[in-house]
Amino acid sequence: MKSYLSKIDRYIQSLDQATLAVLQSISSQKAYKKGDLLLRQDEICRKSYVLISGIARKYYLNDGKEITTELYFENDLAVSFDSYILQQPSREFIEALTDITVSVTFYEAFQEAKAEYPSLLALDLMLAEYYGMWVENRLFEFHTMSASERYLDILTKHPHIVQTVPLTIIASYLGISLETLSRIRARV
Amino acid sequence: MKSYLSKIDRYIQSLDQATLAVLQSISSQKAYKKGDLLLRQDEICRKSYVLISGIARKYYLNDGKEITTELYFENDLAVSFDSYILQQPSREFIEALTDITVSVTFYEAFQEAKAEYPSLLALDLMLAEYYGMWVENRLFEFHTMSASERYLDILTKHPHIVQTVPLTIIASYLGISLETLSRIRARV
DNA sequence: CGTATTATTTGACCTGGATCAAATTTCCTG
DNA sequence: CAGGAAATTTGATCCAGGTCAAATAATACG
Repeated sequence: MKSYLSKIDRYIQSLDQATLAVLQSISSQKAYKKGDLLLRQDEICRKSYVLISGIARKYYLNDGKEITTELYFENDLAVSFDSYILQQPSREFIEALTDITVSVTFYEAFQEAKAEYPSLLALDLMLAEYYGMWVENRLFEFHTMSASERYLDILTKHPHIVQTVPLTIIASYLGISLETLSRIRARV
Repeated sequence: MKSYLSKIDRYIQSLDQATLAVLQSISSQKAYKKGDLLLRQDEICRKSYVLISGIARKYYLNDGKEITTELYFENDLAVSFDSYILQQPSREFIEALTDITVSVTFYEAFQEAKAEYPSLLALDLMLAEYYGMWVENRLFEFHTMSASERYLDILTKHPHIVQTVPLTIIASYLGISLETLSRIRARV
């Protein structure tokens, strides 16, 4: 599945100049400060963000508690999937966890570009497929791995995460309480 | 999200004759008996199935236990998502829970058709997006609803399910043990 | 620097759902 | 229709992880 990301990369590289130029023309760079919200609950997700630097997350509120659904690092694509696709209010927030810079692309502009360039349609398909596989895999991990296995797993994938992201957020991403995470860390 | 299914339907209706004819030409109808496997673990998912009648499911084995990941009813599209996309061995099985008839489309043929007809590429995108939203929502439900809430939810969506699908399978779909499901049913 | 605030750990206790085992009920199939 | 197999229920017990509360540790900032 990791391999699919490189396939997407290679595909982007292989696009002809005209298409790349269009992509360029509908994207712009922007900076956010730590704590800034790129998307709020109930807002419609009209933009997609590619992280150029820094860390961000997506989360929602479940009776007052924040549940982190995704962590974003360099090169990751950040959107509220269903809000973006259905262009309906989002249940999720997107928040900068550090100062970040992103490349922003408007939904409308990308829709128009896809209509004109089938190769961008194919790109969008790959991105949607990748996200689908990613979520499917996350669900799989919740069903087959214990809390501490999930913690160790994220540690191997992002060893630096513990230094940069508060444990509260990591715990909510792992689907466990802060206290349980703390005890897991004490054991390991 | 339900609305997206009708959008997909309408989109298919709106395709021109030539495109529909291509779709027709690469699909064929087939019947399976209750208990038949349409896809086995470790096989590559080279076909997609649309259920015309009957019920089917997708599941995987986790230390000997069957975990049902999806139930298919009329008009549902059945594939092992990652196996189909990456054309790599599947961790999931697809099984007919009753006698079924399906419309089968080969991966290769559909790939070729997409290359020729961008409108099919757009269709594939919608299907992938729908699946992504569906999985995302399933994950959301696991995080926010209790076992009995999930049971009541499936009852409202598929009231007939309890008569047709063994409780063992429903339990594994809900992510709980058969005994817990039985107790939930006793309470309600 | 010291102190206030926020993050993390530790302790005591609780609970939803799992597991193991046995009893019933339902459903085939000859 | 009987008898055995499969499905479902019921009972007893256990455990991962939650909750609530208090103690420490780490940071930030005047």
